[in-house]
Amino acid sequence: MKRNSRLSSTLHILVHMAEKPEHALTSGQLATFIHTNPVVVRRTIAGLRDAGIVTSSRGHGGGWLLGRAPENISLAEISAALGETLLPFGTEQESPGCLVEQAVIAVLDDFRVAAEKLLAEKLSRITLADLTADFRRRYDLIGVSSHAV
Amino acid sequence: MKRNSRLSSTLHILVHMAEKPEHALTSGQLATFIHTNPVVVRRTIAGLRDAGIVTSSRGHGGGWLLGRAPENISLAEISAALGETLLPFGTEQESPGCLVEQAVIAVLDDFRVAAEKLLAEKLSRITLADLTADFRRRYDLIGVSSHAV
DNA sequence: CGATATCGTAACTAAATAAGTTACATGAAG
DNA sequence: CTTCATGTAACTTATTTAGTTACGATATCG
Repeated sequence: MKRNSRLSSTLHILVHMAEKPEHALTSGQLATFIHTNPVVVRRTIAGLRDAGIVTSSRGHGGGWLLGRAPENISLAEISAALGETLLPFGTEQESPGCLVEQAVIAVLDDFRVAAEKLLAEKLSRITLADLTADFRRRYDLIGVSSHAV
Repeated sequence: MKRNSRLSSTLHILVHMAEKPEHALTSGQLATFIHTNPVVVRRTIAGLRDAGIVTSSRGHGGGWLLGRAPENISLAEISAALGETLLPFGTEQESPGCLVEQAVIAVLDDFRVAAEKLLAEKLSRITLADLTADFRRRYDLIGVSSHAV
């Protein structure tokens, strides 16, 4: 699992889970999907559990399940549950009292707030169901083409 | 200079430069504004020079000047010249051949491209002149209030 | 011309961050 | 009561970026 790919890795995991509803997947299984190890998976998606996006159960036969239907899980929620920041730049004060810095931060922060709202809106319109649909489209396409060949 | 504050630090520097047109500022002077050292400044704003946003000259009396009027320098250009990414998440393939991953990346990348375009448009409408205007407003306000007191 | 000031850049060091790993306690199922 | 899972803390490793040192190139001044 590369740096800065927590969102895509998590989505990868969630699509696999959506493809096997009712069938709990262990962190070990999830880990192999994204080429990492179980502890990293548990740590990464712990926030999703707190947000009700997934559930986990211990012991024999335990593992991870989606907490609700893929149609009701938006990328905005997932991103937020991961604790990801949509915008990468900081707007913290470093020279208290410098009016130039205050002006810079004020303008930049206005932009940041507006931009984050905008992005969150866009992301809230994409659901896990959209991802699984896209996957199925690709899957069917491969099926057809290999049949043709 | 903190991590992830390259954009705000650079804007800070540029506003100071805009306040002293015709008067070249050395990397040492710029460095004190953002509490770092001259080499970091030179390295950070090297891209701005390549983009024509600033000019530099060597030797006695040398230093840095704005390359054009603040009205014609947008935050979009500055951000791009710094090599900053507007969105922090990666969409690189890690498991070639995995259809789930391909679907995830396809959807995420569509979002990323659209979002980056949107943010770039927003940033292109904010110019360095807007920042200096905001600074002057704050400056005048302080002047008035200290006069009143 | 020589002294001084400044950028340009390479090479190294230090600090911060995030992933990967190990270890073990907790809890559930057979 | 053994086995299989998660939960989590603690540690190690890898990567990135800022900071630093050093020095060459260049421009100005006297």
